[in-house]
Amino acid sequence: MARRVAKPPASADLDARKATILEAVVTEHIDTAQPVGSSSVASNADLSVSPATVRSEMVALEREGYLAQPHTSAGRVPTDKGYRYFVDHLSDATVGSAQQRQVAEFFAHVRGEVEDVLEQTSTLLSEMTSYTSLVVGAGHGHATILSAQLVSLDANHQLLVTVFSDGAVTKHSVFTPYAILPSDVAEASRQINALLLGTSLEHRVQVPSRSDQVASLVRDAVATLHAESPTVEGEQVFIGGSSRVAEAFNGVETVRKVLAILEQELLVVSLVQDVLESGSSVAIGSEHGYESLASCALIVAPVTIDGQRAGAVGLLGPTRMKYREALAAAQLVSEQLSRHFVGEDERVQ
Amino acid sequence: MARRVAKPPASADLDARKATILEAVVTEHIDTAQPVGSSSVASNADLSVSPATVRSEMVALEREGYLAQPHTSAGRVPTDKGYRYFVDHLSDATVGSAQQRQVAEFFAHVRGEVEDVLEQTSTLLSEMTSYTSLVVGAGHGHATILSAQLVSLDANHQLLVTVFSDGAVTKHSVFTPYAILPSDVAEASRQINALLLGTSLEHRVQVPSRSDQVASLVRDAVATLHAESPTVEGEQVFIGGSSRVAEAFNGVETVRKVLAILEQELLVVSLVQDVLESGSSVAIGSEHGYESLASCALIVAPVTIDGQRAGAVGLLGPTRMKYREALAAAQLVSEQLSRHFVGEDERVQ
DNA sequence: TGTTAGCACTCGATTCTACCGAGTGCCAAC
DNA sequence: GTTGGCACTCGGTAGAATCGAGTGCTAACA
Repeated sequence: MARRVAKPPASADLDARKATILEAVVTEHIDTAQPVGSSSVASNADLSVSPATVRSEMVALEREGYLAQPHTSAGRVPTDKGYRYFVDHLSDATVGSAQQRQVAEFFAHVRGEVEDVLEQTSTLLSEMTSYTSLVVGAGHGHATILSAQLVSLDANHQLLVTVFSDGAVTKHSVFTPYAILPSDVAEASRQINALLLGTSLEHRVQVPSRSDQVASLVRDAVATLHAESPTVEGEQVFIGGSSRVAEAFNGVETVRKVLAILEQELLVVSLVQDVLESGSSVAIGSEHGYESLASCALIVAPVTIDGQRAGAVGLLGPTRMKYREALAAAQLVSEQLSRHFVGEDERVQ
Repeated sequence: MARRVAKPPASADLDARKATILEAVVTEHIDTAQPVGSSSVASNADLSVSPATVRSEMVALEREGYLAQPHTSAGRVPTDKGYRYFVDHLSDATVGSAQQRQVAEFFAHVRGEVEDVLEQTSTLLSEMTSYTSLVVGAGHGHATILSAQLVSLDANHQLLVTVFSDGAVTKHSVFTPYAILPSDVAEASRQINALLLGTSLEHRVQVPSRSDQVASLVRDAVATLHAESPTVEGEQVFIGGSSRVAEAFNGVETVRKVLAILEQELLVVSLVQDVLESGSSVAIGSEHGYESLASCALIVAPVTIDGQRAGAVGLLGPTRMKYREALAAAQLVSEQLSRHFVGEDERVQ
């Protein structure tokens, strides 16, 4: 349950009353999407002071960068810094029991390969929260190879099928300009398997350099496999509820920009990775470097298997998103997902 | 080059002048997104008649359902029927030479597995046209099995890796509540391979029902494989430029609906399939049954390998999309894609 | 009979004005 | 330090006036 973030960038704590006021402003603005005035803060938040007092505090909060005024004579709106303070001082929340049941139900009944589970999880998360969800599956860079077989499609096309210890399967076609005998393919397959068994993509094997046809096929096949970048490749992203983007923002242009980001898988992976590595579980507004996501907040939660980071789940919403609920949902789902993969045995039958 | 559609639903041909006027209205409205008035038609289209004459023709066109008036004293806007007529009488166009080079360039340099090629093709199509693209890869229901291997992840988890004649590879995990000896897995793998070799998912094999551990593992594995629906499974959809949806429509709600449709892969597959089977290459407005896509037009072009339908490419845009260019682009790309897969040998090396 | 010019009319879009009211900033009093 | 009072600001809304693109109709013309 250690979700707390290690990142408040030296934002000196506010005194209790300022904090209460800030929280009230953030909460109400998240709710209404409107600037919040001093009087509604004074009446809603349980501080028994007059609007005038609230006002003077708000001036201070604005000076310190937590609030902003769209224009004179409008209420206040939280800045990114304001949201940051709010999130950093959020009391931990748990998701409602109905949703807990929904998640339990889901994980009790999902079947299928890892990819299917992740895909469906992304849909689950998005439906729970009404935000766009990101589910990132780990790459298989450090998984060891359990099997590598060459299968002949025709005399010129072989397919290298590799099975990794984490259950991932990859295929790579290998083309030979000359026709190859089935027996030679079989022999190459044996050699490749012997060569690669137990290795990982991170630690590449040396291929003996003989010059017969079989050897050159072996070389080609292994080279093709190794051509994959071990870090990025195999990291899969599943995006759930991308249509939610259209609900979250009212400017069509903003929607377009956000969707454009989501289209680039690599970018999404590194975005999630960055936030994860920053030690925080939330990136607000411009905290992640992406201009186009300036009006977004991103929540992430790591998925771990045996203490190893094995992926992550994320939620993308507007900066005025419902942090408490979204954090709780991401937290719960990532935990359950982690548990799902280690505990698979017990539950299946 | 046989793109012409077999579908004009008994829309009696318009006389030459009406046709010219309709075309002018459609063209201008596609360009400007504004209602088109009689005077601009009279001056732009090369029919030497006065606006008054055009007006009376427009009244007729409206009565016949080709045009509509947003309100009295506004110009005319094409109806779905109007677009349909326009598309059905479109002179074939070819894409600009710059784009032709772009496509040739692309197909000369793409490398990688089928999936990668399709994915990149979807990006290409979307960038060429500024519309959202759909690329559907065929399922492997009728491909024969070239190899089926059982790989042991651990004593309780086996992975059935199946290679199909079309180069597709699937994996299915098989769980056994009891620990299985590596030698038994190997034996089961042999049996499975022997059993499935040369079969397809459409024609399922009978599994002998002995009751030892190996036999039951074989049974489980084959059952898991056969559990896939042969028709739908394996049909992959690649969507390129989904952010273009946000450009194409100005209502946020429309954008949301369209995105929601695109999220459902199965739905997209059957949508494309339906249009393809209707014999037409364009579905406009409500012609495809989907309420949420009422303001969309969908262009499809089949991808064939050896005369067999092997997939399709599509473009999704607003009903006022640039049909000529989009049709030409889809046409060109689908042809090149078809050629790419049969001609792969010659080009590599 | 088909075409055209002329003209009154319609109706959305734009602009302007007035005005309301939520909310502020400031100040004097408590 | 807190509060009530008060003048002030300024976005939003409503109504009126205006503009103009475009229509439908009619009467005249070829």
